[in-house]
Amino acid sequence: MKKTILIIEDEEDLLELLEYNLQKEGYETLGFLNTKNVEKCLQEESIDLLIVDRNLPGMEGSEFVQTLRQKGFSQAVIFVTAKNSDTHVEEGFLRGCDDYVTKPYNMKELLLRIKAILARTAPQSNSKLSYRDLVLDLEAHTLHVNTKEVELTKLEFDLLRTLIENKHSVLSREFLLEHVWKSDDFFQDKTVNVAINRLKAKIDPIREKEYIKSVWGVGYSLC
Amino acid sequence: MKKTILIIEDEEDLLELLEYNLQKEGYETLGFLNTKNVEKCLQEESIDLLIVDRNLPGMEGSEFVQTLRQKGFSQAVIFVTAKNSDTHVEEGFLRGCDDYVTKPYNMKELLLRIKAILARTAPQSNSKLSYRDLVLDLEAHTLHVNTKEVELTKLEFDLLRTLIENKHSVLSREFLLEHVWKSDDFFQDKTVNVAINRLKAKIDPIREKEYIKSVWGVGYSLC
DNA sequence: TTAAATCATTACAATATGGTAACATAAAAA
DNA sequence: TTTTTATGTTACCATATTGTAATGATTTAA
Repeated sequence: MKKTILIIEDEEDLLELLEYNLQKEGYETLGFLNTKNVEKCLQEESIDLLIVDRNLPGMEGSEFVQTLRQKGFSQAVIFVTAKNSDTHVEEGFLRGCDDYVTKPYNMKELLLRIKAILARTAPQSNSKLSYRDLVLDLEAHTLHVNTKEVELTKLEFDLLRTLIENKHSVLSREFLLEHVWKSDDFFQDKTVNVAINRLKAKIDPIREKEYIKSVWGVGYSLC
Repeated sequence: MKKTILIIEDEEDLLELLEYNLQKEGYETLGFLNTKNVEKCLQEESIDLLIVDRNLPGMEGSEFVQTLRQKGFSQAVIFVTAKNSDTHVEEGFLRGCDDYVTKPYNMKELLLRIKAILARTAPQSNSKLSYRDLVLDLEAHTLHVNTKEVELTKLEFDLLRTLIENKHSVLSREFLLEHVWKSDDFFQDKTVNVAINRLKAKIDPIREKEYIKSVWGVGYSLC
C-alpha cells in the first residue's frame, strides 16, 4: 500500500518539484497552494504525512497545524520553511510538528527524514471505499460527495457500500435483499426500488450526475 | 513513568551539559563515553531513546547504530555530531537514525526534537488524551472541560476514553460493551444509551456544544 | 402502435430506534 | 449500621426510518 503525503506550499514551482520527487520515491501526493480544503481532505482521504510551508496566503502554516492538532488530527507533520531562526524552529515544534526543515533544503535529506518519520508513525488503516467522487468512510460511517458530506441512513449506507464493492456487476434485487436486508424472502422486490430511489435522491438531489443505473429486467449497478 | 535516554558522547563537558538539561526536563539519563557496554545496557534497561555522537573512540557512532539495528534494536536514535555535510547526514539516516542534529546545536531545539520523537515512539503510556476542549488525564484520572475540572465516574471515564481513542470511528453498542463493560453478552444495548446520556449531561450540562452524536442504527461517535 | 411488463415517485402507515426519567440494586462511604 | 453514590433495567414517548401500496412514467416486444 502506497503512503500518501499532503503538501501545502504556495510557490507552485516548489510544489511541483516536491511532488515530482515524492512520486519518484513511490508516494501518493496531494498538493495544495493554501490551507483551504485541507481539513476536508484529511477527513476524507487517508493521509500519512503533511509537508507544510509556514508562509502561506491567508494563514500561517504552523498555526494551521496547531488548530489541526487541537481538533484531533494526529498525522505526522514536517514544516519546510524559510523561517529558520531558533525561535521559529522552537515555535514550530511547540505547535506540533514532527520535524522541521529549513529552506533551502537538500532534497535527499528531506526524503530520508520523511522515510524515518513514516517508519515510526503507526499505519492508521482508515478503511475507505470510493467510486468517482463518492467516498465512503467505513469507520466514520460517512459519505462524502465531491468533498461535501452527505448524511445517509444505515440502510442507504449499506446499500451504497454493496454497490461500490461490486461496482463492475449488475446486482439483482434478490442479491441486494440478501446482502443488504439479510433476508431475501421476507421483503418484496419493490422495496429495493424505493431504497435505491431514496439513495439516488440523497447523493444526487438535482440529478446532474448519474451514479446508479437500473438495468431493465436485471437489477441495479453503478454506471 | 519517566522516559530514559541513553547518551553516547566522548566529550565529558558536553555529556554533562546534556545530562543536566535532560534531567531538568524530567528524563532519566544514562551517559557513556564510548560504545563499550552500551549494548548490554540496552538489553537490561528500558531505554526509550539514544543520543549518539558520531566521532567516538574505537567505533564510528553511526556504524555502531547500524549494527544495533541489524541486531534488532529498535529504540529511537538521534545523532548529535559535528559531521554536518549533506553526505554525512544522508549516511546517518541510511544507518537508521530518527533525527540528525549538527553541532553546535541549540539546546532548546534538541529538547523539542527529543520530545517530538518520543511522542511517536513511546506513545501516550502516561500522557493525556484530548478532543476539542476535553482533556482526559489518564494518570490523575480527571477530565477537564475547557480547563474546568469535571468529575466523572470510572464508567464514564472509560467510556469517554474509548470514544476519544477512536475519535474518527462510529462505535457500535456491542463494541462499547466489549471494551468499556468488558462483556458484550451480559449487558443490554440500552445500557449504553443511558451511560452515554449520563456522560453527555456531565460534560455539557446545558447542551451548548455537541460532543457526542448518535448515528442512527449504528452507534455513537464524537462529532 | 399498443399492451404488458417493469420501474420511478409519492404518500402513508408500521416499525425500529433512541432519549429520558423513574426505579431497583449494588457498591462505597460515612 | 445508615447514607450516599454508582449503575443496570424498565417504561414511556418522540422521532427517524423504512416497507408497502397506489399512481404515473418508461421500456419492451408483439
